[in-house]
Formats: sequence, structure tokens, C-alpha cells
Amino acid sequence: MGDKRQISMAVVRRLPKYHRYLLELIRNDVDRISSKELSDRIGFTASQIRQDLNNFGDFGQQGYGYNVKDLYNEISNILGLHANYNMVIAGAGNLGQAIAGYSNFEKEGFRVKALFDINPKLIGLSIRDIEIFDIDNLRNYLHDNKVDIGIICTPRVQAQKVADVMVKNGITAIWNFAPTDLDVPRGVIVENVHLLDSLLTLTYRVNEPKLLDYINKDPEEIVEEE
Amino acid sequence: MGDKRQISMAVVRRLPKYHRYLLELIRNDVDRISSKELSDRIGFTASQIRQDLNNFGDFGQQGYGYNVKDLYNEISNILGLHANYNMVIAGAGNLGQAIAGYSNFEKEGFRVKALFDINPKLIGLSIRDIEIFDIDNLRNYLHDNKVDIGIICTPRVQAQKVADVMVKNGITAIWNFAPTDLDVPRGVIVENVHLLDSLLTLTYRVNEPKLLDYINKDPEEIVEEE
DNA sequence: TAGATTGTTAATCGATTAACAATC
DNA sequence: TAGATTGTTAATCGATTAACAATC
Repeated sequence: MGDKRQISMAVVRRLPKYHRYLLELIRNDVDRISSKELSDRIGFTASQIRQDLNNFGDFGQQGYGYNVKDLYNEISNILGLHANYNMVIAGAGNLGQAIAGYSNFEKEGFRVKALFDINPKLIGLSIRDIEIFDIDNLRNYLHDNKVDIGIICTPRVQAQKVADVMVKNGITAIWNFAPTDLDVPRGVIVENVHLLDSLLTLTYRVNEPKLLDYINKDPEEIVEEE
Repeated sequence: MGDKRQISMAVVRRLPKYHRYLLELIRNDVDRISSKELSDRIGFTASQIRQDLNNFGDFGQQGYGYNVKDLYNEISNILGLHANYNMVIAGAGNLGQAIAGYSNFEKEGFRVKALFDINPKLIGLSIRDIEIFDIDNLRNYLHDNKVDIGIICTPRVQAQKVADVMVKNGITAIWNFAPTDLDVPRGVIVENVHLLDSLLTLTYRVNEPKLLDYINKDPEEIVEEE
């Protein structure tokens, strides 16, 4: 019914960083902060900070700045952290187990309820009291339990199949760690964590100076021109 | 000595995806591909694909398109994958162990040589033949061994300290999984994987429709206007 | 040769930054 | 009140898309 003016992904990706820095300010007993001061810490321009925040409301006060605690709460709310989230993990290998055992998520209301794997050696074991089930039971599990987020930590070749099962059984939010892009229907939200992609941007940047030197030299052809 | 025309981060972040899709094409025995066809698969516009690639060279041929294998090799090279990389991991908890055991990296020439931790219970153990050392030995290890990439998987509070040790002992590329932004000197490259940030953008998008409805309503004030 | 498709310039679109009136 | 700082509009910058001549 509304205008639904969309928030750009560029803005959305900055929101968790605001959340993180505001928590840090609370830890340091800072009560209020101006966009200028926050800019110095977080590294975005003051102008950008004000623009970003004003997408969601008038959280500041002229002549004063922003109340740190209030702003933190506003952004928590914007990020959906007023609710708890039940999650399941497909793929109980190293990575799946690591995510299941990562305590930082629990503090924000994220709960891993079950792991699923294809490997008989893993099925039946528990990681931090979270049981590993047979992947064939994923379908039934999703039927019987309210699950908000499906996490995919399987190898590449199984990822799409798992995603299909999740989507068919009501999952609308997928956190994908498999090194492939998933094909899902409109309305299903996928957030990718492509670790190798991330590592390759690191090696790109390590090599960039040499690479650009090489490209800009281009020794053969240049001699002939004008 | 060169012009050093910089490649934008937007382009750099797309490079690993080209790499991934080209490997997929090789797997499917596709020999050549046009920007149009690649566009259909990868989801970037054909125009963008040609622009991106032309930052680095003339890899295509009019009327033909791109040779898949050649282009794959070119991009591998651009990403620095002609070399091998020695890596060490600080923090041998779940996440550190998962990364140490993640086989996808090895295929591309990445080798985890050692883990380091503060926990006496972990020190001396091995993960996939990779030994866990006392974090106090990190300094000496970096002195005695050629290490290209430092990986930080410690809790937030220890991350900066570990980064300082790495930087002081010659590391110029850091892959950071700790939920904090590192302060490093110019010339040191940091690639962050902020898992919670990623998860929060997912929950943001899950809640976005409700949130924007709420913001766009603004019931109180609107009544009074014009 | 005719058709296809690149490399590249120009046009458009969107995101960031600057500026400043409003106001606490 | 005077000073500080927001919210917001306008200007700038950069990235994406469109168009097309060059050429395989």
C-alpha cells in the first residue's frame, strides 16, 4: 500500500557497522555523539552518516547530536534484532560445526536448533548440545519446527539441492557458505559468504601494484604509435 | 613510474565471480563464450562484463567472444593465483580450525602452515597435520618462516594485538574474521569477513517490508499537513 | 562476404559529498 | 542568546548501461 522507497544495498551493508561501533561506544560509556565524531571513528563521512540514518527516521537533535543508546536501539530494531531467530545448518563439517559453536550469534538472538549431514559418522553426534541429524530428515524437521533461517555449509555440489528442500518447506532466508550461487524463487532472501571470493580479493590487492605496472607498460605496441 | 590508474573495488569484487563461473564453464566443456551469454549466466550486464575485462587487457575477439580457458587463466593470473601462499592462523577455536581444514583453499595454492592459540589445552594438538603453537611463538615463527597471509580468528579483544604482532613481523596481508576493524599501517592490506554483519544484513532484508511500511505510514504528523 | 561480437566512447543513473537553513 | 549540529537539498563524483564503429 505504501511508496516502498527502497533502501540501497550500499546503505544496508553499512548498518551492521553502525551497530558495532555504537555498541563499542556504549562499552566506553559514551552517552552522545555527533555525526562528525562518529565519522572520525567509523570512517564514513559525517554527511553520509546523517544521510544513512535519515533513511529510517530523525534520530538526532540539532546542536546535540545523537544519543548513543537510543541510536543503538533504533539500529538494532532496523536490523530486526527485536526478534529471535531459529536456524538450522545443512552440512556439519568443519565450517558448519564452527558456525554452530560460534557464541557471538547467540547474544543477538540467533539460535542454531539442529545440524544436518549426509555422513553416517556424524549423524547422531552433538555439537554444543545441538544434534546432527540425517539430511534426509531436513524436510520433516522443517515441517515440525519453526525455522527462520537456513544455513548452507555443504560442499558446492549439494548446495542447490539443499536450498530446494529448504525453500519447498517454508524457509525464506538462506545464509549460504557454499561456493556457488543459489537459484531461488522471488521472495526468498539469500545472503552469500563466499570465503574463497574474499580471499581472492585479498590476493588481488597484494598483486595489484605489479599487475598494473605490467599492464601500463605494454612495451611492444606503443613504439609504433605517433 | 606508471600512471597507476586504480581499479575500483566494485570491479575487484566481481573478479572472483568471473573466476568461479569460468571454471564452471570449463567443467561443462564450454570452449568459448560471448559477453551476452556470460551475462545470462552470471547476472552482470554484457556491457559491464566487457568493461570489467577491458581494465586488464583485450581478452576477446570480435565476432567470436572469449576463449573460456584463456580467459580463466588470465583472471587466475590477475587474482594472483600463479603463486602459492603460505598462511598462518591466529586463534585455533572452531572457526580457525574450520579454515585450517577447508580443502577448497588448497586447490588454489593456499597453505595453512601453522595455528596459534592462547589456550594451553589446544597448544600441541594438530588439525590435519597442522600444529597448534603457543601464540607467544607467533613472533618467532614469522621471523623464521616465509608467511604471506595472516589469518585472524581470535575473539574481538585480542584481534588488534595479534594484528600488531603480524604487522611488526612482516605480514602485509591480513584476512580478518574477528568482529572488529583493525588499525594497520598504510601498505598492509586487510580483508574482513564480518560474519555477524553478514547475518544482520540478512535479517534486515527479512524485516525490510514491515519496516518500510511502518516508516512510510508515520500516522501522527501527517494529519496536520496541508 | 555477412553476421557476430568486441573494445570503447558517450549517456545515464545512482551514490556520495557539500552546503546551509532550521533549530535545539 | 550564541554555538553546535542536525535534516535535507543541491552539486559532484563515480559506476553502470547504451550505443556503435572496428574487426574478426
